[in-house]
Amino acid sequence: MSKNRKPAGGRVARDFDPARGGSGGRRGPGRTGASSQKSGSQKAGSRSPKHRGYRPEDAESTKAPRWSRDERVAKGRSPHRADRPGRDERPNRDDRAGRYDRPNRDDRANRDDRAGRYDRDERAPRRFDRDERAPRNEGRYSRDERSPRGERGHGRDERAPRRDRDERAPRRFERDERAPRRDRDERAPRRDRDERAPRRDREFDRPGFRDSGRRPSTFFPEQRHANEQRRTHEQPRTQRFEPGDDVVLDRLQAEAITADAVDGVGFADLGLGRNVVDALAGLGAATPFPIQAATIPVVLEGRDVLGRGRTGSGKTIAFGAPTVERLMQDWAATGKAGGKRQVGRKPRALILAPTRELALQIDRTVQPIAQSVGLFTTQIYGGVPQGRQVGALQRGVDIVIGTPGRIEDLIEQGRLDLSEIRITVLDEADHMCDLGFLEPVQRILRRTAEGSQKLLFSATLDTGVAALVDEFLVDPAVHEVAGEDQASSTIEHRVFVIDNRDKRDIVASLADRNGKTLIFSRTRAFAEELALHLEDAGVFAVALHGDLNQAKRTRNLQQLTSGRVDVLVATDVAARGIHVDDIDLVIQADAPDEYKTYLHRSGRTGRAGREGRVVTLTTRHRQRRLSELLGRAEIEVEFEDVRLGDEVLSNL
DNA sequence: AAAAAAC
Repeated sequence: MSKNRKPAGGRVARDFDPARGGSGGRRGPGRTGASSQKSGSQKAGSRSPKHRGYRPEDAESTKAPRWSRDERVAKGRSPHRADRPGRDERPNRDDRAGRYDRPNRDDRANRDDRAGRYDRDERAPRRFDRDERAPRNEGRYSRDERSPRGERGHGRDERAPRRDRDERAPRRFERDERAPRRDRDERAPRRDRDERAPRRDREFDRPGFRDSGRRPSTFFPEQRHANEQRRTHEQPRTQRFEPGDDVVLDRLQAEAITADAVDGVGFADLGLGRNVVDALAGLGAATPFPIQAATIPVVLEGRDVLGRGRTGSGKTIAFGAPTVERLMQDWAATGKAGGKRQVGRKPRALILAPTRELALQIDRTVQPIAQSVGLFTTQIYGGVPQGRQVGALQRGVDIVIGTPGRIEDLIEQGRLDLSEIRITVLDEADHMCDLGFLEPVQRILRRTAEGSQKLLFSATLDTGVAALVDEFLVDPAVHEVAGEDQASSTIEHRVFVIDNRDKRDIVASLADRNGKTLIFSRTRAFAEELALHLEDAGVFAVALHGDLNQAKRTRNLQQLTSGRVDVLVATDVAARGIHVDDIDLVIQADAPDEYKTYLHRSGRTGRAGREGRVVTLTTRHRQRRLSELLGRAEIEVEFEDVRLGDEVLSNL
């Protein structure tokens, strides 16, 4: 009855890297109400004692819907739609029905009325509750999400609070997402010994920076040429961005490292200092993965690097650790003391990611590494008040991690100066070169120090990045891991050919299981709809897509990470980079249009060598298109005709 | 055509 309960045993150790958020505090046993909630919070608590720690008490006093939700799940509830369990689960929505006619403005007004304007400290937590979990609020959000005026509603929801929160809200977010940061913030800003002279740029000049010819460039001009002549397996194409145009670009010629080449090699052997090595160990990374072994020394040399390692192969540390090490060495070389915050110090490294969640996740990995040598990081991304971000920048930050929009925004506001950026990392670099991302990224890169080091990483790095490489990189070293073909993958792929009208029920049937399941939808609307449908079918699920406000996005992802919920329905916002431990099934409710998307979505499972399964749903008349896509992805799958009620759906 | 990314 109660679906998606966790197996009592809890899960196996999660080592591996990025999502600190993912690993730390998963509690094993089923969630049975407040107490388990609390332990669930520990993980979050470790990151933000305040936020999670508060939860239980607050929850009880305010009767947060979640608790009752969980209790219900624990008790098992009727899976029948007629019983509207989903409604029960989300009491807010219905309870708040009366509120439905109330304009948002009222909510807003309320908020203001309620929150003592002056007492920030008290207010923040309170507000937080309201925003993220109080019934009232949840109701409001829900309403927005479902109502036709949702779009406007969201905008209002996000914007309204922001206005008056600007000065204090930032902190809240911090608490929510990462504790360490707070410490940093609390460290008193040190004396301003800032002496970042332009000189430093030169001092930082990378040895070997100019010695091109070390390796024939894989890019110019042939690559540019290749870029313009994107080709498919079937036929050459000359037009870019044709709708539905999914093409395979040339793979980069790369130096390949073999897995056994890293046997017995430690991070210290790669040139990382002791503090960094210790920090990595603290993150669960005891010894380097191949892509890390391949790229870390080269990054430390100061070269531009293109790194290609399949999903879940440890790319974050591959660029994060050497970036920190380099900044630290630079610092030491210029006689600066580490560990002291210098007001107004400009950032020296920039890490760009395509989504906020990914930026956050990268920071969770990089921040502890940076902290180990006294460097500060900050996240700069949209959807949250900028006040805290700006505050951090003013206090001095060494590494900025964020998404393009807000970064450009702050640059234009004159609050972020990239002129001293010596290392820029583009995670999911090929995606950052897609339409819509490329130009902002280019503008941002142009703001960084001339000739500064650039690192481009992606599981699907191809010549699509030529636009950036041509302009910004010098004689890049290209590295990949040998033998990373699908045959060696730990992911099992299946394709079910279904009747479109059964899709939602089939998804529900597949998702009704033990273990974490990530479901992809092509549109936000369908993701939302599916999540609701799943709940109606008795499968506890949350959604993640761009129509949600950031608080909800963060929270819903966190719910999957923490194991509070086992099913997440997402758009492609979650396709790339997001690491959640132990997702053992990925369902593509809508097949992707691009083979790269297929690879990235699939890559949310089977991470760090674990087993994973991917089920892609398609319809009869889309079979061919999907099979071509799979061909480009070099994945061989037998298509299976599946009907609702088939055993394969329940016994996957 | 959709998704993401600023306010």
